[in-house]
Amino acid sequence: MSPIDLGSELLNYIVQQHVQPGERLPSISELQDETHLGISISKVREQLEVARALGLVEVRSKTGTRLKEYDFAPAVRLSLLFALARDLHYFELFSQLRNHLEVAFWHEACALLQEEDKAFMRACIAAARAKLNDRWIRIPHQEHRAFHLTVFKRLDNPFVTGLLEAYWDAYDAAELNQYADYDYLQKVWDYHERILDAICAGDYEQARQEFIDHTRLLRYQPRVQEMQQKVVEGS
Amino acid sequence: MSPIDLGSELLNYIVQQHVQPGERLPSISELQDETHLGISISKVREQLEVARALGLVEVRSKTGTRLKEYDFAPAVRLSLLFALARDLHYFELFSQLRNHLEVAFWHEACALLQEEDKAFMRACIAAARAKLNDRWIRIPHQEHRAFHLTVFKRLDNPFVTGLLEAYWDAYDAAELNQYADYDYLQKVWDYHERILDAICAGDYEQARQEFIDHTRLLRYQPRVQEMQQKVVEGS
DNA sequence: TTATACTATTTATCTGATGAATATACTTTA
DNA sequence: TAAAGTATATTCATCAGATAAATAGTATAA
Repeated sequence: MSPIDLGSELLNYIVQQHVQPGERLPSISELQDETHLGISISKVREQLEVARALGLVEVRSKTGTRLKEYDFAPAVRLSLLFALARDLHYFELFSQLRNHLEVAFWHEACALLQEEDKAFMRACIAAARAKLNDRWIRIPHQEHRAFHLTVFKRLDNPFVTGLLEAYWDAYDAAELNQYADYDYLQKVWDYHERILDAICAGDYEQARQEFIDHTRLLRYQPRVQEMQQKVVEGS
Repeated sequence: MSPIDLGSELLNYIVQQHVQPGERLPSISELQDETHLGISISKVREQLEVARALGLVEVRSKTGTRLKEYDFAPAVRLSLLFALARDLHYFELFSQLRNHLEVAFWHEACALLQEEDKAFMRACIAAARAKLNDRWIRIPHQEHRAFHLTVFKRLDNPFVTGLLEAYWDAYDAAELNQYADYDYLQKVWDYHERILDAICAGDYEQARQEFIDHTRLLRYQPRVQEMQQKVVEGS
């Protein structure tokens, strides 16, 4: 018996039965049964929907429900996106969290980086510059996201990773990148090149300083206000 | 029209209708109606359950559903508790996040503290010491939680606060405090006294160092292993 | 005025039915 | 024989309706 009550028959069942990631849960009609959860189908579906929204399980027709590998990001993303959808000013607050988080874990994360990671980050920069010089291709958002997430990948900490992933998802969903212009993006990727160079030289503190300077480039406030304007006009 | 799709008719409705915290949502049967969500009662209830699990709404008989003030903690807590219920080693990882987070925001947070906050923290220490000297009263967990949360209260950042609150909730739910002994707790509160003294003296860096030292006191690993033992034996 | 009982509204839970998706087994065909 | 298409049974997806439980507000009585 687990000492932690999750307030959900389904989640408690998963824990107590030691269901492993990838494993299949009983079908809904089986779960409903007295021998499993002992609650109605409606209740099972409500709890399944919560588990699905939190990214804990994947539910598909025929195959049934499968327990996923633990991921912190979906829960963060959903709560954060709701906040952002109601008021974009929350992005500024989450950005502060993100910036402080990256700065705090910086040295630890850099020390764990492998050669292949650095090569990948170098490739991100190259791909981003290529996109920048082709005016028909959209902003190199994926490269930006991949570059930063790679820095902290080796920490192997799902909570850190989850928060950072949710940040980029939110950045994407709120379409905050559509305001970036060419000059701004050029500066951004100059910074990234200096960050990576410093990391490769083993000067993590220099890299961190470049990162801090680079975050100062981001000026969400005017964009947020502009976005709010658009929302008001559109409704 | 909000540019952010939350993948839920209910959540999108709340955003688009600009429902304010404290306001009441239509009853379930009304929401079901074509003029509102246009989905069945079961579907409405599934989405309500998700919103409730995330702490976004409060749903009660007769009163109906009320939108709550935004709170990041419930989403974090639920995901974290599920992880912990399955494997206590996740606590160590979340602890790292918490420690780095507090260190990163330390100066900023301390600079915002008011006199009443410091007085409250002083009272926490006194209350904790009183409990420590009365062997019949349980471990001063509430005081410990209140002390740390107060430091970051004035940041007024729901994401920072939410993560820290979830940390303490998880600490509580996993009953990790039951392993603390008298000597350990004495040392802990000596640290807290030095932290507060340094803050009051305006030496935030000294306070931060005391905090960092104080986190080194915590040794979850043996307790976590012991806890896992108990779980295995109990099942 | 205050305490109690009643009533209407709303959520809570369950049951059953139908439609949609899909993995598996089977059949057909080159 | 092997590949492609088909059939079917299982499972999820969604809906509708019924009954029970909770409760805010109203009416009633001491």
